[in-house]
Amino acid sequence: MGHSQVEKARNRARILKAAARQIRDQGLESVSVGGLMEKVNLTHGGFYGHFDSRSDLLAEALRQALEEGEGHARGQGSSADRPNRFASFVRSYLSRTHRDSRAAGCAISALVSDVGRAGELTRAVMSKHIERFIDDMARAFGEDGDAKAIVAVAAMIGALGLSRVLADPKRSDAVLKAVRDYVIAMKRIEGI
Amino acid sequence: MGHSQVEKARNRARILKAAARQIRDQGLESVSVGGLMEKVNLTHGGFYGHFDSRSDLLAEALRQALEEGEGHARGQGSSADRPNRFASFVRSYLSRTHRDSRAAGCAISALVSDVGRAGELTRAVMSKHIERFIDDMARAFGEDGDAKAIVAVAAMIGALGLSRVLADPKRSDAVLKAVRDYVIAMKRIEGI
DNA sequence: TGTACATCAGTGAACGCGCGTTCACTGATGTAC
DNA sequence: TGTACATCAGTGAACGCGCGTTCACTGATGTAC
Repeated sequence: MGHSQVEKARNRARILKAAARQIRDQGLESVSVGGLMEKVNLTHGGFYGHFDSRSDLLAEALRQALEEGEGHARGQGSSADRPNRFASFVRSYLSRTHRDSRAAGCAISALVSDVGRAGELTRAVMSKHIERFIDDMARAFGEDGDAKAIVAVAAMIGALGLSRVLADPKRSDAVLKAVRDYVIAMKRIEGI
Repeated sequence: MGHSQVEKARNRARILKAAARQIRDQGLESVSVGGLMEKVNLTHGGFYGHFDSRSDLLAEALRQALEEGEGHARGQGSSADRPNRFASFVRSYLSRTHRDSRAAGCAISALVSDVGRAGELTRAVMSKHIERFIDDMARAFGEDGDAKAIVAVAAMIGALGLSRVLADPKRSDAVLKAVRDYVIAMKRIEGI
């Protein structure tokens, strides 16, 4: 059990990563200092050597979750070849895998409702990522793509959220498929 | 200060209504027994004469919130004349007013993320309302309307959620407007 | 219609519990010589 | 390179607080005669 500065940085990263996973999986309010520290095999007292307070941790964890989620989404898309990048990203975003792995997925869809009722600072953090999401989509849609991109992003985030609520697996799958097909078609077809 | 049976029923309704408002405004976990009873000018002890437990109350409050939210949405639509019912409903759902009055608005959009991570029973309650929402839209779209309705509902719920997060009011308005225009156009235009 | 009594809606003190936060301590780390 | 000491990451007991829940109580309600 080392106590070096290197180890401290590593521990901070582990705490943050665990928190980022948990807020996506169970919501912002689900995180308790004691529970979180236990999860990374440390005692609760040590927490305040890394963060000023629980709410400070939550702010940083949200940032981390949003970045991880974005990386996840981008990573899937960029590994595919150029022409299919858009379609493969949409397919991956609206996949059953993504729906079923909230903890590792897009933090926007996992936390829209929660952040929507949070303070302005918290909302600003997520806003940046929403804008980036829309910009990426707009670029794929080509000129005059902003309005279409907004619709596509809203539909994708809404679909993922709904698919996680729907109790009937078939209906849940159907929602993912309908929006997947539609958004991919939105790019191919020019009119509206 | 009466204690009649009639008064009891009225008090139960008041507690439930206050809870339904609060969960939409601040989330399921925000409700505390003491705080809620204080809001309706009763003491916390009396709570257990109306509900078995806090979690029992939450289940009923979610049901109530979903029904109220639906009524709100339908009420707006049906007051308009027939041919414009669809467009006026969409306009009302994606209005700044609806965005800014979470406590009285659609419970699906206010609580998707929260319910998405809840147990199967809770999810089933909201699922019923999602299906009804989709069915209503599908009817408006005419034959083969199901897939289109799914896309429209996902986009509407996503848009409302995003508009509540976006810190820049102009961008928030723009998201509402883009999806509003698009969904209304989806009905007029036949091809996809 | 009027009285006597059982019922029961709401009160407020009390409970155990988990939480966020503080702090004196410990022992490994890393620096000064 | 080796020793002596200051630093500081992590420990775990302790704190005050708010929470959900229980319960003995009270006084108005509503029923039986």
